[in-house]
Amino acid sequence: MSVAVIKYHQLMTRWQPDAHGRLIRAAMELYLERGFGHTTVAQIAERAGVTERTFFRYFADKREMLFDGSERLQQLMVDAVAGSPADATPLDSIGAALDAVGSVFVDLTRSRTRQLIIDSDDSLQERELIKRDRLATAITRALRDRGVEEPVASLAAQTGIGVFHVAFAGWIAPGNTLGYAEVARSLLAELRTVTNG
Amino acid sequence: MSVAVIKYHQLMTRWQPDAHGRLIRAAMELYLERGFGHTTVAQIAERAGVTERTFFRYFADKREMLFDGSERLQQLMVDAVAGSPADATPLDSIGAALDAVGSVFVDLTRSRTRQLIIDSDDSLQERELIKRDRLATAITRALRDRGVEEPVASLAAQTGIGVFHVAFAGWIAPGNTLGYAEVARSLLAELRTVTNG
DNA sequence: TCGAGTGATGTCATAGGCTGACATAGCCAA
DNA sequence: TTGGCTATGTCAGCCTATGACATCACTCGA
Repeated sequence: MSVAVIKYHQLMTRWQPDAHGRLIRAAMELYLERGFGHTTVAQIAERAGVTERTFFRYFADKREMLFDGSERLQQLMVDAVAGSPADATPLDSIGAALDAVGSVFVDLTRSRTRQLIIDSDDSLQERELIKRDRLATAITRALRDRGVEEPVASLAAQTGIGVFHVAFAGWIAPGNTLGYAEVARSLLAELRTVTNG
Repeated sequence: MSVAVIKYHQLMTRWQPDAHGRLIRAAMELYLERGFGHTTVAQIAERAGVTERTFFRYFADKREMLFDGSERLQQLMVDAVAGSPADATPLDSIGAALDAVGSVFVDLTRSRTRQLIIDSDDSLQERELIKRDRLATAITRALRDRGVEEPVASLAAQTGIGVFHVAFAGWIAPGNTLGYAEVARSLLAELRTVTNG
């Protein structure tokens, strides 16, 4: 697209708006078309209509763009723990956190597509895992702020993130018809059974 | 060191032996001297007396060399699960796996040093996490091979790895005087308390 | 209305991680 | 001796990532 056309559309605005969104869309398309590993940042930037340098102004690296909503997810869970009743047990608080993210996991197709990409590349899995770990750390802190002592706080948080993960996997699994919240709740109940065995 | 000297030491053998070991030692030294992020592969290779290309023949990437024993660890845990009594509960099998790695975690100073390096760099933490995740997957499979159904197998494995991690952290924590196995056992007991609360 | 900022982007240069293709030279077995 | 095998070297090159500096539409106060 020529500069003239861009200016026409944008009414003399210097750049097209929403470079961030264009980059994410371009990347998703390319990752699906040719795979994450065979997509270069240059290609993403070109399709989004910006330079490579601009890409790195929006995202710390090539992987990070697939984890755009992770701060929000973390905040939701931390707030849920912080806001759970004063007499809630650690595991009750975890349950509240699991419930809280129900609003994020709604678009099943989108979640499946995204996971398909992540599962196709080791370095993306690494990134996903560190996000999960940071989540666990944040929840640990939230529990401690409520007065839960170590090592119970860590143990509960780690366990909670484990359930979170298994629940997510169950939700996007082919054939599943339940909502995320239902899967999570049933797994939390299952956990109690397992550890009491 | 000149080619002549090398040949002298090696009695006309073309290369010095144990390039693998030399690379690991060189890397550890440099990581401690100037930090992981400020060490280049070229520097490691030079100190080990090989070329950069040779480095990448021994290690998939710059991070991987810090996780050299991970296959062995995984094998120990999988074997322990597989070898646990037929009537053991999933959590009993997990306990057996935790016990089994006691022999690996003996040199406290070495473990602390290594962890210091890993904790100093995000990309190393990512690598550590994916190792842990592969461990969880392997244990899940081992449990299923014993007839444990999903989602119990996944749940037990995830939980077990969570305990494994917290136990390791507790073991290397400053001031701790217990052995790894003791820490792990006490945490497993603690877990039962937490999830029964 | 003009001129000084401001902010998003571009341009350029470069370090460093990683890979493929091919060359080399001791070793060993036939 | 010969020929294959193996560990390593050499070289060329792509891609990710970052720093330094330039550009230009926009904004706001004098």
